Amino acid sequence: MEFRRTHYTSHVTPEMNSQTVKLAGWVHEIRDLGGIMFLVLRDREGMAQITLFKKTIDPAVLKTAKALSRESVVLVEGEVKAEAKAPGGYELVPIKIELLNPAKSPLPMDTTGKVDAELDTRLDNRFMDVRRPKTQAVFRIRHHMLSAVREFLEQEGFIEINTPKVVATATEGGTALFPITYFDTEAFLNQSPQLFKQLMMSGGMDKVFEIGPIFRAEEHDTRRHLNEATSIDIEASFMDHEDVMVILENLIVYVYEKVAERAVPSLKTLGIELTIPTAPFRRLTYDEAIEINNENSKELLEWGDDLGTSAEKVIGEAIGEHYFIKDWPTEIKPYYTQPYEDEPQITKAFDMMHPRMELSSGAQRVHDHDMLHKRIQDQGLNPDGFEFYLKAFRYGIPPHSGWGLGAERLLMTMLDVDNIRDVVLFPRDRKRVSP
RNA sequence: GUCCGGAUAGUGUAGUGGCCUAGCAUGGAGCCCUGUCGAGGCUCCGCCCCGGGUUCGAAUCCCGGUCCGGGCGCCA
Repeated sequence: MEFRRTHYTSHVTPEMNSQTVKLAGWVHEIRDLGGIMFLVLRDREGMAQITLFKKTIDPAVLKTAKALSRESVVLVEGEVKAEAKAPGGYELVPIKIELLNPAKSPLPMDTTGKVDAELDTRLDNRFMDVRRPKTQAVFRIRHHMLSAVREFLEQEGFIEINTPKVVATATEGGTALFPITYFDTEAFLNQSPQLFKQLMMSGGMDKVFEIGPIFRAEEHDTRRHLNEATSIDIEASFMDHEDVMVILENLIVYVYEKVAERAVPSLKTLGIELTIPTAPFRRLTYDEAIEINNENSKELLEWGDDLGTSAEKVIGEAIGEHYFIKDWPTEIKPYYTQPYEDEPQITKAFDMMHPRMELSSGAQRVHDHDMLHKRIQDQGLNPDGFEFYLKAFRYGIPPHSGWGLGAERLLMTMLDVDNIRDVVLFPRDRKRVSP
């Protein structure tokens, strides 16, 4: 069976008039008008019209065409005909239609955009949902986004690493972990590469990054949380929190620019015109953030409170663009964030926010072994479980800083998508582990 | 977890006690049509989440369950 195409639909042009090409893809639509029949063939790059003139066509080809069902996979060999009346300025007059694999009917959902499907239906049938140009556009943009992230970080001198997802202990207190059976001992799915990327600072790699999955067993059930998410993490030695904030904002701007430049057809499919943010982002201290909240909200906050969903919204509306919140109370940030030497009640930690939600958090890290040991204890954790980590701090680890950025949140805010599940192919949430 | 809302052909929806033999769109089968591009016209096909209850009568009201959506909580 022959199934190799010579061209994608978008690579055929009216100038190729009378040339023979082979297109392969899915039967997107069938319009049978009597004396003339149109098939719309869809491939990854677009669509092409196949036109059958019933009087002149080979009856065998017509017979195959008549028997096609929507979403069947076909290879069409035909002659390109420049035709102003056809979408794209050309159509294909088939010489041969090969049915490579028929699709059953009825389809689990519509791929043409005529009838909407609910997110739940789309996720249950993700393989078919991805055939919809709009869904495919989201994941092509996701590809461009991650590719730009890698490119930017590499230009900045970062080295890509991979750290284990199966671990023996929690990275930090607070978040729940998924326990797994690892031979005859208990292990967990990692919630963050935090500890491991810090170990690489002791390892002298200076600047590292990782793009990988993180797992959180929290029972959250919102439009912006996942139990398996993708984290973009960096860690850099001989840098403080301000230094890595600059890297972060420049990365965001770079990613927006490259997506706007490279994902033009996908953005068009989604009807999105990207507004590229400008750096530097505004820097709010935690104190200023509290003040803005208290001026604009009925839910008043006191110093030491964490910023909840409503505060995030209120402050986001007041600022209206990406911004940082820095200098957080030491107590509400993890043990590994470095307190200011002169004001130990606040820490060199920051969050980077989109008006809609938090995208990233980072900090300068504690590099002094004894301080780290004490802070682990103070947060009610057992230092024994952290020995593999603490050990690296006894043999020369430079001052260092880093952040973690939620890839899905970056994408959903960029594309103004309401539900985080829309930007993950196979989302894992409180209620979904399949497909 | 909690509060609110929802569940009707394959998909998306209308219907809030009898007018429902459940409407519409899309889809499928078939017929007509040589320029469709969300084609059009005609015929046919296919649906009330599960279990109990109220009532002469339940898709519709009540109770329980399951599943889904949204808010909040939880959350580097």
